[in-house]
Amino acid sequence: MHSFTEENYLKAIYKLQETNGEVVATSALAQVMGVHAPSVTDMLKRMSGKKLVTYQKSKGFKLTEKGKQVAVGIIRNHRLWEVFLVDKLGYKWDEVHDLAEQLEHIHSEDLTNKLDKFLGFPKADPHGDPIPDANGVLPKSKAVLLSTLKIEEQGTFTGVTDHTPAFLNYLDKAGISLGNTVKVKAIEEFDQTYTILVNRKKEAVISFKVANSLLMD
Amino acid sequence: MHSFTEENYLKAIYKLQETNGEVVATSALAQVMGVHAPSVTDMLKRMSGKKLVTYQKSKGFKLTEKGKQVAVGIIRNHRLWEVFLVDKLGYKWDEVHDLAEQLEHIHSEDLTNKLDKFLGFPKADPHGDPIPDANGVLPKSKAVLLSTLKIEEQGTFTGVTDHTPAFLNYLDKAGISLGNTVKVKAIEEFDQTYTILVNRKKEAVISFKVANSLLMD
DNA sequence: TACATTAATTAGACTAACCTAATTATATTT
DNA sequence: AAATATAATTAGGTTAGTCTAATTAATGTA
Repeated sequence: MHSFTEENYLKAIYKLQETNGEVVATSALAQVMGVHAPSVTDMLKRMSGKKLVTYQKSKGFKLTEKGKQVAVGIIRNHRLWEVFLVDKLGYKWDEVHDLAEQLEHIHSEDLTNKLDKFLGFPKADPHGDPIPDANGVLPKSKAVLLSTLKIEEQGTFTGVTDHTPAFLNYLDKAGISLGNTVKVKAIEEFDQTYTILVNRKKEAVISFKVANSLLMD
Repeated sequence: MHSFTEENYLKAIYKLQETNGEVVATSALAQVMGVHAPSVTDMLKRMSGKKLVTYQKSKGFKLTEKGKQVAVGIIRNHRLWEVFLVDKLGYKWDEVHDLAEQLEHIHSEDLTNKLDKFLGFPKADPHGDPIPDANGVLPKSKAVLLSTLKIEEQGTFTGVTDHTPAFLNYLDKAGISLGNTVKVKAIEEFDQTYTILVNRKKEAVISFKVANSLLMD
């Protein structure tokens, strides 16, 4: 089995590869892991010994197929537990991340699959992030940022790119929830403020920063 | 926060104190923890520094009030998760121990309490072991071993003292379940084999070893 | 291309939790 | 009470994961 630390490295590398391209830098990983660079070098050597990453000194590194599988498994756990916490225990979507960070490291494929079934095989977690299936297949979403839409275009709000409680709370306050229909009514040229129509009823004004963190199908 | 290892030591010490009296020996703890004696001495020094145990060299040791509270908290977690696994996910009572050993270390009082509520505030886990309440109060049961009952005496089967899957499986096969009424029909003098009547219907013959592992109210 | 800046690695140390081998303390037996 | 057996501790070592300080490699710019 892998240690929690290893698993957290794998998850972090996976996410960095997803957003910043195939090859990851020591410093980038150090930053997201909250450790100093030499610790990363050290850890990578061990992990490359276990064939979880390919690593050649000073050239960056990336996950092996094996490493990727472990990472996706953890992401599956994480997102299923988030659904459990929200749907079954009544947590709010901005409260579940830290708990899921603990629960994701429970080692049992069988438990994961039973949990999946208990939850009704959900497709996405409470933030709209897709849940990998039991084979580690993660559906590639074709969602786009609200900030790429033009005036009079519309879509369904299906995810966020900013998962901070502060942002999620803001959305709650603004009355914008997953599944809502959103139509762009106007874009202020000066500062790219968006005026949107939520669910064909409420009008709302949101900053570019917000529009740039909402995913639309 | 405490490490998983510390928590496991605390739990083990708690259980040893419960069964073998107030003061615990290094060797006993080493045995249940599956480590060698010097590791225990080592760990105890650290834990006594944190005021989790009182320790004076070569004299044995016991939990402080603080240590006891942590231990009971973990037992509460463990037993609640066991109920979850059996009641909600469909696990059998002989399958849940190892998973609960992982889940018990999730650190969140709030999660524990929400889980408790979700499960309907159960009083006991799937093996009949009582669940401490949110204040760490563990109801003192007055259950007795079936092996202490005389002929024609009866009671309700409410717990086991042997938690091994082998034993639990045996009970399943023998058709003896928690909550059943059990009456002693005969005790063979030669080898203390018990003939019992389960739920006023089925008769069964059980060894002394079995009779000595069943708790009756 | 040489120089400066930034990024990565090596060297050497620390802590928690473990180990084995050697030693000391306690308990038991004669 | 002395001798023996058992239990506990100390001494010294290991590994995973971290650190700081020093060094080397890669990158960007004059």
